[in-house]
Amino acid sequence: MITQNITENIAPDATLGDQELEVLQFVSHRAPVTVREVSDEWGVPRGRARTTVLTMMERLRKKGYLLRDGADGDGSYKYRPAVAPQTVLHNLVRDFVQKTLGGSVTPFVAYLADTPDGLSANEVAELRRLVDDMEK
Amino acid sequence: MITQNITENIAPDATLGDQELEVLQFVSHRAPVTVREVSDEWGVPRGRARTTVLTMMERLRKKGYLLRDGADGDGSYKYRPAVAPQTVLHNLVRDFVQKTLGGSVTPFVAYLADTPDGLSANEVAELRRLVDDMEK
DNA sequence: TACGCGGGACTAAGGCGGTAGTCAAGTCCA
DNA sequence: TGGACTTGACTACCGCCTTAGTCCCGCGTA
Repeated sequence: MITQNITENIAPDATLGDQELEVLQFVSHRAPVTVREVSDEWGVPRGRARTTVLTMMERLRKKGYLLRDGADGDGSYKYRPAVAPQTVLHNLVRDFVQKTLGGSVTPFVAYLADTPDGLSANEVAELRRLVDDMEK
Repeated sequence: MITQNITENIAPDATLGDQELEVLQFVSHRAPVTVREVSDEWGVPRGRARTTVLTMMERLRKKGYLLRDGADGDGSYKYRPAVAPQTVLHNLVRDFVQKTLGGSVTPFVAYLADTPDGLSANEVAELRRLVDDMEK
């Protein structure tokens, strides 16, 4: 492969489906967690079968987003994220900006401008710090 | 359909694949344009067959993103976007924020902070205006 | 008139994500 | 010890996106 992904040593590469992403984030905030727990707390409320959750978690593991620790005494595994949640989000945003927006964040800024209610006071403050830094 | 999309009267609803999005944007900036032209200028350089481009453009039309005007004398159609490019981008960003970021733009702000080179002077200026407006 | 060419319609195959059923193995309790 | 239950592995199916082949139609020309 010549088109090696530079960030491969930082975060997994393969794409994520919508549901996979939700599961990944659930696991990230709940780790270490078993399939049963994810199923009960995330899957069942959404009408997903246990095996569906299991399949998704195993796919996430194969893609490198999740890690699994040996049997928990009762034979089940504990899953945890392979990378920090912020890293996942960061890469998601990066990929979105690159792939969908063609590398420009202008549409994003325009979106923010059109959706004032979408920003919390903290976010506005963060943006201000950001702008101040950048203008220096 | 009970789960009617509120924005349907503003922009098409169905999801877009990566390639579809690229084609849509190409058509938007080149409209009115024929399949042959998109194929020659966008498809062939990327190794895509004419029929592949045709299929994508027809799918985009069925999804409501493209419109087609009657035969061009030589029997071919002229395609043009059904909505303004900015609208498409705006909805894309909105959906991304909702679906992927869970409605919070914090990860995006963090991304900006970690990627200072990703912002042009114009974008910084735009952000500044934005922040100024919001703090009022 | 018959043939080739350009154009759109139809059809299909492969990959992946979402969903879930089935099954084998291990555990626990009557 | 044997059945009930849990768990992970395997397999399958559907829908959608990507890609493209094939077909048919109309038009211009020999």
